[in-house]
Amino acid sequence: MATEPDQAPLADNTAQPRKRRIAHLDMDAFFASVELLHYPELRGQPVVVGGRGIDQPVAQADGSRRFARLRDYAGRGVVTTATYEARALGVFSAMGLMKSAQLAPDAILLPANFDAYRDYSRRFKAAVAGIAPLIEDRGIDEIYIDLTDIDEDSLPLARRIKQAVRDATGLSCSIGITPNKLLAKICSDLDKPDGITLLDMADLPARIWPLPARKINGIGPKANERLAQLGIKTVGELAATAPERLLRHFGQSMGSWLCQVAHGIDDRPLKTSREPKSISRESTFQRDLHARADRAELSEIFTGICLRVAEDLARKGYVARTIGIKLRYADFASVTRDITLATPTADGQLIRKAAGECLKRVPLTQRIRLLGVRASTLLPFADVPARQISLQAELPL
DNA sequence: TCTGGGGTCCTAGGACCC
DNA sequence: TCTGGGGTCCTAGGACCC
Repeated sequence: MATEPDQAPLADNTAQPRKRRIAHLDMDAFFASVELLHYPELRGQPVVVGGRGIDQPVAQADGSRRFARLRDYAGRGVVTTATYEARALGVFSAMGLMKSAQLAPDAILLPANFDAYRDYSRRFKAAVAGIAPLIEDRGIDEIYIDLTDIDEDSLPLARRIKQAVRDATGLSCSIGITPNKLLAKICSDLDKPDGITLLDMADLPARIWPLPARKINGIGPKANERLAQLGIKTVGELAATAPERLLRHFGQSMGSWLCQVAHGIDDRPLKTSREPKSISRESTFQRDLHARADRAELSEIFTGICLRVAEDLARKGYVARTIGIKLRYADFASVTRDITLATPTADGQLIRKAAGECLKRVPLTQRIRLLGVRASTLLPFADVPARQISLQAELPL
């Protein structure tokens, strides 16, 4: 028999639900900052992390190190992170390295060192968890933290968390504390680097409405452009737009979401754990390859990617029922194909075979710049009876 | 001188079943 | 003979994020 709410003990009835207090913590220029810990002589200089096959800095006879410069780079790499000094020159994440070399030819170029970043990532998250354990992982350099049940004012609490992160890593971060994830995410960015921004609903018109609509997590380049065509540039202008107009232009789902976020409304809970949905590997070639002229090379790369996906699945303990491929052509257009198997697998040969079937369904006249393989519809290996997992022997295709 | 690699979520049409 | 919905799975593409 279900307990009626009005039969609950009196104390539960009178207890005020606590006001939600959500933090977003974002590490400052994370990858670049980790590099500066290792190469402190670069502090204060424009430094860019990115690219592939960049040489590690070389130690000189006099004990100093010799660093690669952005101007010496040739290839298809992009900027992963730039120091604030490099950003001041117009260099930003995801920009092509060749283009950024035009803007900052003398900037130092360092290869990415993901093992180190993952290590520092674990350290800062553990440090925060020591103070506030309700954490949503949002990738290598940012987290949401639910502070609702912690009895400490926001400002000292934010300072304490930042100090714990600094003690654990030597790195700075920026924190926003607000009633929800949407606003916390916006606020962690308002006082970067090394900032703290506290905000509640009453601050919305003064602090949030003047911002570009693009600052809202989920409004990307396309949505921003569509809004601009309606004459909507700021969050405030979005809030002032008649809901019917947004529904008309963006549909029920997106339209009502836009109305909500413009008014700072966001009830999403923190996701403190999650299962992966897909595991994939992809590779952009040094030069565009042709299916026939470069068949042998492509085939070797393709097999290598499939085997890496298989390794990843095995290491993480999953089998996959769906195997897919992604191609990007020389003109940057991309296509995907996938196939769902009768029984899940983590076997490299079978993944290669299934991916090969997908490849047959794709036009191969144009040159190709990228090839990728994805495993999805994942199941934990431990949940699947052995006889229901496909191994090398047979493949129902 | 074009634009990495790892993901998530959403939409939409068709198949298929009830 | 004609005309239904609803639900789920599969596939393809696209927007967006870090």
